[in-house]
Amino acid sequence: MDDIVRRAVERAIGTMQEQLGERLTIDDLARSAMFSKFHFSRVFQQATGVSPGRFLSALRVTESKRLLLSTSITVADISHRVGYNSVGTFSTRFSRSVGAPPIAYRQLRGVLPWVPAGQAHRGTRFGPVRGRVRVPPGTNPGTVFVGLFPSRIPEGPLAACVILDEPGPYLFQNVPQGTWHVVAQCLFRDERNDMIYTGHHGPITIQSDVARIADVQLRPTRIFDPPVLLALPNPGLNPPVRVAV
DNA sequence: GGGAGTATTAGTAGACAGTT
DNA sequence: AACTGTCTACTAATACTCCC
Repeated sequence: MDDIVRRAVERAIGTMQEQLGERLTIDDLARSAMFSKFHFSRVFQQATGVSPGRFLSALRVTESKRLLLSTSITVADISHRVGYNSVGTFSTRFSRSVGAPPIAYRQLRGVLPWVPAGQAHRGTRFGPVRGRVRVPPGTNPGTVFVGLFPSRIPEGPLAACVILDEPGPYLFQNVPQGTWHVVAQCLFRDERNDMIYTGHHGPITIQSDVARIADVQLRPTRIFDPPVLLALPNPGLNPPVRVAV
């Protein structure tokens, strides 16, 4: 990715973050990046792995999660603040992405006692996915969440997940046939502040019971990383290892 | 009963992907 | 860049549950 494209995408994401509550269109974002909308959509997808519309929607859900946990504002007000005109649309979109309705998410303080899973399909073939979560030398993060998602955006329902006590090897048995993204995330504390570390591997395609290797390198979360929308499951659920799909 | 929130559905706009 | 078909996400309406 060249520097001009990187700066243009950064500018567009900045515009999204500043104007979450506005009716932003791809045209507006393309203008802020100083590209045609056709070229903009293409480079944005290359930089982030998702379309501009999906990225904007993910930022809206992320902001609503923050407001639900840090304020007592009603769900209706939050839906308007983050740019939805319909509470129904907001509630549906939130539930699908996060794995719980807004009120439940607030009551559970953002930690789910269950893992959102997809529907089983008859006749699906399965295969294992294994790999190792690595961190930069000199860092020592704690608990690591590793999930297997159908798209680049970590939102529910997911195919499988595991919570590791520390970075290291992981294994998903019986991953359904299809294309998946491995996303890992952990919180890293140093003397001064907390940092979210993120890693991604994919897409990987599961076609049979041949094992797929998907190592994940954790690094400080960048502005280009789509936010994690799924509410992380309670670490006490460990080891869930695989969710019924 | 009334307010708040959730779930569902039909119709629609526009974003996206593919092609030329 | 323009065109086209498909698909996704949206709105709006409605019905429902829950709780005070």
